[in-house]
Amino acid sequence: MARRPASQTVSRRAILEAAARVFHERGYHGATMQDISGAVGLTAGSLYHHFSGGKEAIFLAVLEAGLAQVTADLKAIVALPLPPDEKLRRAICAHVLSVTEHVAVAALMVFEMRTALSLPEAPARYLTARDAFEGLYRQMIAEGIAAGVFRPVDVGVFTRTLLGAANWVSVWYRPEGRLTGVDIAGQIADIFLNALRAG
Amino acid sequence: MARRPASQTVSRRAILEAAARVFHERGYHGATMQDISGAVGLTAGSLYHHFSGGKEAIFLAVLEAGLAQVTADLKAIVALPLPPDEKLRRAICAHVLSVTEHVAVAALMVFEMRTALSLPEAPARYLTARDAFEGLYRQMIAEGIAAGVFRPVDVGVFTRTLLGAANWVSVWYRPEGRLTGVDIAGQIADIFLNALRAG
DNA sequence: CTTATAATCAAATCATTGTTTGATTATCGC
DNA sequence: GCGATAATCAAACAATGATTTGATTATAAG
Repeated sequence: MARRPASQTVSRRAILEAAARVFHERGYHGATMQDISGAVGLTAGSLYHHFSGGKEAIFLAVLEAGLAQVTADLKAIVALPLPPDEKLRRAICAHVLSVTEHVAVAALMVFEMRTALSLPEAPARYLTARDAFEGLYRQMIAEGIAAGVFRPVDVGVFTRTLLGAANWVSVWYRPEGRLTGVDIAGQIADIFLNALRAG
Repeated sequence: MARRPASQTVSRRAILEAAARVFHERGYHGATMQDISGAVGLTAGSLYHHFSGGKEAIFLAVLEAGLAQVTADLKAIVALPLPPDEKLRRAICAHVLSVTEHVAVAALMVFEMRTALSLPEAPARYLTARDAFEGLYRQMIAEGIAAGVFRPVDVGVFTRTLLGAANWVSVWYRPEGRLTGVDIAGQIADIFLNALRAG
């Protein structure tokens, strides 16, 4: 057997999507190249045609894509000229929504962050990006406190509490469940804005 | 080489502690028997003397211990005759504190839950225990709402938001950091009680 | 059409790693 | 002290799984 008809060949893109699912289900070490290749109807060896760097390269490519996805929106929102509470609300909604819309990748960035960082090829880029992400939230919260719109809280603890809650959505969200991503995003935003109400 | 002097033999207990650390750092699949045995100064084969069930048995034993640790306190608190807000505050504090005091195990129960459940020997016990745990929180929150002490929120979303935040502490807490476990626990409790304030 | 290239496969390779085995020695109860 | 047992090791074993290789065929370009 050899090259398939054009209609049946698989794209780099398709491989990354399948890989995200597989890595999500089994974890990086738990996922085999066969799992991934099988998910797109290839043999393990064929993956090397698309990603000569092998398993590690595929994994990093998945994360790379996810990272871009998630940070893009947030940066735009932070730059907006809005009152702190409105800005934070939008940020949280966008963040949570993005998690519900890309559960597999979002979960990977949470659960396999450690793995990613311990990989030989792991670019410090990930750490930097994560810190930058957290920094954006810190900034919004600090601004709100300074403006007297938010009650004074420990910015570090609050930010991480918020991030933990948002990330955790990737664990329990079910597309077929009672609540839509928008519902969930709105409610989580409510919770944290309420938590910051002064007085 | 063979049996070491009594002072140098390792206990089952020590193995479990080392294993928790190693599993935490590398993940279940990423951790090798050598990693674990090395951490207590044994060879891989020697572990089978203490745990004939091998890697899987060690992993489950670690989780088992953790599960007991964490649930014990919470149950006691829920049974206490206290006003809903006070009860919830204590529960959150106890929970977060327990996370900071057993980071490795806490993180394992979070990050390797999926692995645990996919293991052949995985007792449904874990799912049950986790649901029971979540149930206790749900109950406290529902009671508070019914009593008019808490504003009405979606109990499901709120509970998971809270759990996510608390679990996440295992990711960022550093014993040598600026804040003690007690500090963090108190602040997180504040955040969520504030979020529930009526009016 | 012809030919170069892209996409694939089957099978071999090679390393890693969980597990087993048999030997060796300290310790403990008698 | 002596034998039984516990704790350990080194080395062998077996399985798994990532990666490589060489062959095979569809497609696209000329």
